[in-house]
Amino acid sequence: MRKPTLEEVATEAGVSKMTASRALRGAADVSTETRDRVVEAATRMNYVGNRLALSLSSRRTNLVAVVVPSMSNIVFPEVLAGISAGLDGSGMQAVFGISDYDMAKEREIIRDMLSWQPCAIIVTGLDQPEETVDLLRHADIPVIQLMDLDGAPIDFNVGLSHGAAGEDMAEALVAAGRRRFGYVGSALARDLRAGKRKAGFERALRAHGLGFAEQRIDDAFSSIALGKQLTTAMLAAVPDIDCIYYSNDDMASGGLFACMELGVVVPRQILIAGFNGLDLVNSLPAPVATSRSPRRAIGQVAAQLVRQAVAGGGDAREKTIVFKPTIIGIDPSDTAARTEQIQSS
Amino acid sequence: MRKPTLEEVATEAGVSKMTASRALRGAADVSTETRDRVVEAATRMNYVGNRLALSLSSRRTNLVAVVVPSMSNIVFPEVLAGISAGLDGSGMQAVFGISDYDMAKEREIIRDMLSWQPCAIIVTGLDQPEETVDLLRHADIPVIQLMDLDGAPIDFNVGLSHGAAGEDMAEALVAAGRRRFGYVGSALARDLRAGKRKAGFERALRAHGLGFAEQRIDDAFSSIALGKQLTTAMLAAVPDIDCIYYSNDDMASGGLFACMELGVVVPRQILIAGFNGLDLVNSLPAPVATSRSPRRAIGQVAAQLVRQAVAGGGDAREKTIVFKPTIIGIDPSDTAARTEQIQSS
DNA sequence: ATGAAAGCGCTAACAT
DNA sequence: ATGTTAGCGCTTTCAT
Repeated sequence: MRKPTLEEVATEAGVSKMTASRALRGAADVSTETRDRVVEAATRMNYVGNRLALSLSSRRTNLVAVVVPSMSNIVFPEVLAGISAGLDGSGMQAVFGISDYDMAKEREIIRDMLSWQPCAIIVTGLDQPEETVDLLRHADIPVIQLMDLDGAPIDFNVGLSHGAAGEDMAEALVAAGRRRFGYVGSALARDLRAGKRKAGFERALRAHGLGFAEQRIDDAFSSIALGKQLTTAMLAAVPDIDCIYYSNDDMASGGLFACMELGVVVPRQILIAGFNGLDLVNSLPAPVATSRSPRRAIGQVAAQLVRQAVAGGGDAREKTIVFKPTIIGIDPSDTAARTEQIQSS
Repeated sequence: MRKPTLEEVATEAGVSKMTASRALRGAADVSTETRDRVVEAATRMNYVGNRLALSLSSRRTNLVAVVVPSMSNIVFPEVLAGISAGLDGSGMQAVFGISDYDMAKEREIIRDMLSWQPCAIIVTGLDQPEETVDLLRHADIPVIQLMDLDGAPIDFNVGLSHGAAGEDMAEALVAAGRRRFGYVGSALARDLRAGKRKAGFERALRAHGLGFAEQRIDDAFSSIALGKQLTTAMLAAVPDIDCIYYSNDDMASGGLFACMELGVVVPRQILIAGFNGLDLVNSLPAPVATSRSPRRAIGQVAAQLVRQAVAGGGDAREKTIVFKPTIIGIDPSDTAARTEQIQSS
């Protein structure tokens, strides 16, 4: 005696399948008495509707496919939480896939998810290979590309310019008096947005006649431990730099911990700059510069776009939502203090 | 011209629906020539199969429902990553829901997910209310409860005893010479596993004739910032404690940062103990004690159980998989150094 | 090796 | 307010 169908519930309540369907969906034109009888039967029989049949029949699904590259730092989980919260109450359900920053895997995940006939799909970044773009285009549903704005979107686009974020950070650091820069990063071949930030940062440095005095880039994925390790190595090789730009806040936090162990004073001797604006950075025992990216908000806005698009709100709305990260954690007077000290010594 | 169906692909290839179906699934008894023709047509038409129809017809789904309480620290994302990795290559697809530590919301999410007829469901914890347990029981699919072992499982159970984890940590800290304990935690009413750790810790302390000299518990969810704030307040009120147990590593890390700002030497003056064994803790500029919980492994083992259960591997296998966290970051000599210093002062 | 018929559990559209 | 018919797109089963 398992998995009662709508028909069985209907029979139990002494009505037709159709009436039972209406009653359970709370349709208007069902007598209160009938509805009560159906609902009672359904409850008693532990009836759970079958969405496969529902969606196949009605040609509507409440599934929103979401593909993110990673779950190994807090960034994408926060985006997912934003999406999930933004979808709350809409009756829609997010389905998540993790691509591990692998374009081929991403394509397979997308193909797989599309077979569930989602009503919208949310993917990370703008740099999918042509084949994947084809897949998305032919799906004939709203496509939302998250996080990045530097490229040509397929449909909707919510995020920020990582190139500009890199430039802005470089400008702010130069304005704060820093001149000898190092770069510590990882997995740039896969994390394209980190690469765009670095490129933007270098562009801005060049405009000031500057550049990276030293770089340490590893193939492994970013982590606090890796940031610490690479920073320790860099400081041994080039002790006279006054600022290090990191691929993200995890790496930067590791960098701070390396400095603390080596007795390097942050930010007086070396200013540490990351990207993301993690909770962690705000509590660190020394100021670390970072660009606050509104990860949760990006997810929520994406969910909002999905809701509007699915509700058929026409094409009048904005296709691209631009967020601009704010830079925090830079105090020019730290550099001033440093300069004075050097001059007096 | 959108969304071609199998029938259209078949017509295009000049065969019947059924042959096309077989060809695309790579069935044995289709001539190579026919298969090639069908596959070519499908590719050209951008055919994507409809899993709703497939699953409805075959009465099999590849969906695994997963409900976690939170995405606001790295713990559950790592579990999800483990599940996702463990499912890789099985053809199964995880569907995630976030309950925000809200039992009523969890029940609604589960109900919703069950309507997709998943082939298994993975939930967090053992303390679901009876109504939710009913729902899960009647779903007639493997139910896997994660993370916690302290309670009565519905079916499969993968995790660790949080009560024992708390006890073990207390024993280790007492053995290391600590005597005046503080507790800093948050959201204990919702995060039941943190509550179980605290209860276990207190049990062990009592067995030694000890207890918490001071507690700071907030309703907000755990974060580094909150750990820092509560610790600062606690140290102002009770400067003479020698150890603080935290609800988790995020809180503990914040506690360390508070100590560093106040000039309290960790672990000589105060030993800080958390729970989880986050990457963060291993890189911190001072030793922090913690219990390493194998989050990713728990997810992977859960996925493994799902695969076995769905493959119908009989009932011979283990229903409960026990993990035992290992404690790291405690060095008794730190306490010895501290004691000497106090005696000599 | 291929095809035809039946049906998965539900809803849309049209009765009554 | 309720029932009837048809069909969503696929697989299963049984023919051939």
